[in-house]
Amino acid sequence: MAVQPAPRSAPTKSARTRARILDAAAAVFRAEGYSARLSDIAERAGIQTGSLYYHFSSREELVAEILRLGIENAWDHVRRAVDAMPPDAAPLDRLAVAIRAHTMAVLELSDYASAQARIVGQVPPAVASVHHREQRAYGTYWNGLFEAARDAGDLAVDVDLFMARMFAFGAMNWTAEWSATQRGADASEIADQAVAVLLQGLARRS
Amino acid sequence: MAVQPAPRSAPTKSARTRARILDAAAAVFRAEGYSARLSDIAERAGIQTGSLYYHFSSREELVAEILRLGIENAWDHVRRAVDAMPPDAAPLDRLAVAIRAHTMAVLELSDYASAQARIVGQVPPAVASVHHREQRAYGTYWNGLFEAARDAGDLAVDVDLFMARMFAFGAMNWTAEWSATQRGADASEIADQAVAVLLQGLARRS
DNA sequence: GTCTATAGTGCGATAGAC
DNA sequence: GTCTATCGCACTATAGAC
Repeated sequence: MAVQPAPRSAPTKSARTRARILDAAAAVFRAEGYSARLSDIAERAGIQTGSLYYHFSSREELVAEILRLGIENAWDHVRRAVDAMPPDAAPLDRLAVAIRAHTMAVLELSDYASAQARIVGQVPPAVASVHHREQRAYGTYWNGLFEAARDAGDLAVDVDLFMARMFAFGAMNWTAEWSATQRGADASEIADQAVAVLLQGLARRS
Repeated sequence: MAVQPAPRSAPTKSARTRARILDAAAAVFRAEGYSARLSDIAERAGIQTGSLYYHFSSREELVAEILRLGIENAWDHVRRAVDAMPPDAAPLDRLAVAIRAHTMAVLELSDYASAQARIVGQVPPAVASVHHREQRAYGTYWNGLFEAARDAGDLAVDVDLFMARMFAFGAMNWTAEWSATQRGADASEIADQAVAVLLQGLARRS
């Protein structure tokens, strides 16, 4: 309790370099995928490759931290958006806002969320299994959104909530791969379409 | 012209080994992702690592062939399923069958389709750019299915067909990642849910 | 065609000066 | 804390025997 945040006015030099490395790693992993080289990350952070090891003991530790921050970052964006809704908002509307917020986070609000979405399927098993716990926490949060909508009678009755969540994450996270090459596709529009397709489906409502 | 297919009755030894290598590579890439080692592939194919180079000039060439066959394999499955429908089947039903078939291919009908879905986002740019052409052909086929459904008035009017296709591929291909760890999730059931979520959406129809 | 042996190389990681 | 220098390894790729 009453833990003080690190004083913003005087972050140590170490903390600042560490932050630069993480920012660089997020940007590079986002662009290059998991196979990105540490030398590229170091260069972008403005240090030598060997100096990374003062801050992280291994490549895997750096990757793990990026994954963790990616979830945290997306989660923050989503929670903030959902919490900003009026208390009496319909659960289905909350779900729509969450889908929109997560997609926006993946697309442009955060290199961390993008990098996480892009490399989460590529990391070695040891890193993945630790990361699964963090994912599960975020997944539980989403499950709450789904359950609330279902309990309000807003969801189709035959939908399996776990699978639905996985389809949603697949669709949302895959945008990190194709949106870059798709000229003229603006993030906000993509997010709106994600909401429409996932909630309303492709078929015309009669 | 008049090129003969290799006689099925007497495939050369070379052709048989090549096929074994490809089968092994598909299985290993599916399980390990792009970072799988050539030595693992060789071992599974029952040869020494160096012997791979009699059949493929580089790792990239092998990867490229797996990607190509992955598309071909999924496409075959999908086309076969769609073509088996009665000529007067509704375009929306064709789309449903295609979604089901592609998902089944990714999940269990083919290591090639699974491997393609898993590693396509991880390959080096040179391989990716060649592969994009093959993907585009398959994408064009899918676009035809979408357009037919739209022209029949079966799709929601505000749906962007390109984005819809990308969301669908994201949701379907991502099943390759999570279905393995999901005990009790049978492929057929997952495919059915994919159809339901993508076409009907999560929200209850009023 | 496949094997054994090895060359080549890129990169993660460590050591020690400053 | 960061740099320079370098080690060591793992893996791709090649050479030549069989």
